[in-house]
Amino acid sequence: MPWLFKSEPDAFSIDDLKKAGKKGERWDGIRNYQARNFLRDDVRKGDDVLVYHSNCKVPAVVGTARVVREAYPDPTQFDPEAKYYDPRSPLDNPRWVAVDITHVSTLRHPVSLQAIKANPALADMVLVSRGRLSIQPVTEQQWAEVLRMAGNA
DNA sequence: GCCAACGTTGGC
DNA sequence: GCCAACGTTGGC
Repeated sequence: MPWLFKSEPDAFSIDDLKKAGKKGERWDGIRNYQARNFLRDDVRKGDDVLVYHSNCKVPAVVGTARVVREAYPDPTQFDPEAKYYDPRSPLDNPRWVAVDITHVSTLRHPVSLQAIKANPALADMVLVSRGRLSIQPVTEQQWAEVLRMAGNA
């Protein structure tokens, strides 16, 4: 199943992901139960990911990625120095998980939230209907349509 | 920077 | 288990 992962480009951008190379990078810091459940229960190795930049000048889908490692305990939850430290998460029953993803493409023409909202074919995207979820499922049709809009289909 | 939407916390 | 207070997300 395809997914959309959100990231603030100031913190971690598609360029940062590209720099990480083939090995990919850990997608951590997810601290929302619904997003966590998707990550833990449904995101599988080999799944395709739309990378979305949020909280920036032009919120947009900016690239694609692939899941290379399925859910494992997010180490930042146990690190008191980390931004996403969670003192309430038991060591023997970690509350939060991370996955690893690798860069696949950077879109020549990012598909803005504005363009997505303007496209009736994408009216059902979770991005539109439930804006704030940071890990969300995308249908095959939505995936194809977003890439078509990017000129990468 | 504002603020609406929505998630989480904690007293009762 | 309710719900008010509070915190966060994220578009604008």
